[in-house]
Amino acid sequence: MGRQPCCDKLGVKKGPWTAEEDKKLVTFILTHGHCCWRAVPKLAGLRRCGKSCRLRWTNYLRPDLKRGLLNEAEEQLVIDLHARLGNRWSKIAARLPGRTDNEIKNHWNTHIKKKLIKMGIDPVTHEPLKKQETSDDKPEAAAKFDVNGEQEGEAVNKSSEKVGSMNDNSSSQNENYSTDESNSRSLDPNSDDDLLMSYMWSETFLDDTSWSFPAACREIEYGEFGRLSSSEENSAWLMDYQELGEGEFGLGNSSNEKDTNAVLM
DNA sequence: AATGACAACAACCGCCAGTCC
DNA sequence: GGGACTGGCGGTTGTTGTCAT
Repeated sequence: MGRQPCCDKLGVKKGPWTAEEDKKLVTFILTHGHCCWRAVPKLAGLRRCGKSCRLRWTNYLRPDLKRGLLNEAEEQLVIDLHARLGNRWSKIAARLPGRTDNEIKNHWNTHIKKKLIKMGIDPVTHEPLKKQETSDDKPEAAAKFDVNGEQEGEAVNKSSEKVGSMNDNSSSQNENYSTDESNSRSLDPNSDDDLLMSYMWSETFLDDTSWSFPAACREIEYGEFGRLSSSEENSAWLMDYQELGEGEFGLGNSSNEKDTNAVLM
């Protein structure tokens, strides 16, 4: 017995995706949808595992994704959510539109975790680390979940303000990481990847200026396969957010901010 | 200039839950 | 009810780029 592997291991390519593969996958999904991921590679002419196709699509090729590092507000939100939800990256990602669980997980492991440790906060429990573990840190400041060393309330308020507008201009992310030299790679608008993506989307799918991915997929996914349309998938985070209480994470209007802060304490 | 160490991120792997038959 | 199958999740690894020496 035993379950069938997700793909035929023989002849399946691994490793980084090429531009050609990306284009094939995007073209296929946008024209046919993904009836079942297992069938996608075969139908799309890819020598890839279906799972790999799904990951590539959800983590990298989806048109509604933001690119680049998380900005200050998003980072603060991730910390807040992690304190409440733990390593449930998909749940956290659901509350950050345009971000993927993988992206957030990576960002957590490479940036936030270190920041918290540096500040004397245990990234797992979000409690101050023991003194001996952080000899030259200041636990009293650390306990405030504040990445920037600001005062707690101020930080949360700032977070709230920024989250509300964080979809507006992802390019401003650079400003928040002026000290992070690694930024230049992923945020460089002239990077090969971005060029590729913009080419793919403009060349292949954006000819029609009224193009909207959710709309384009609605018939395919919803009609043919009874799946959620992407627009509905995109709004799933909002539904979750509403479940937890409007404005709970600083996404609500300013009148909720007081309560928001209370919740976050 | 070479190279080793480190950082960042993309991708893979194994497991699990849900669904179908 | 239970096996087969799929999609999703979280942990981990591999690859690539950058920095320091």
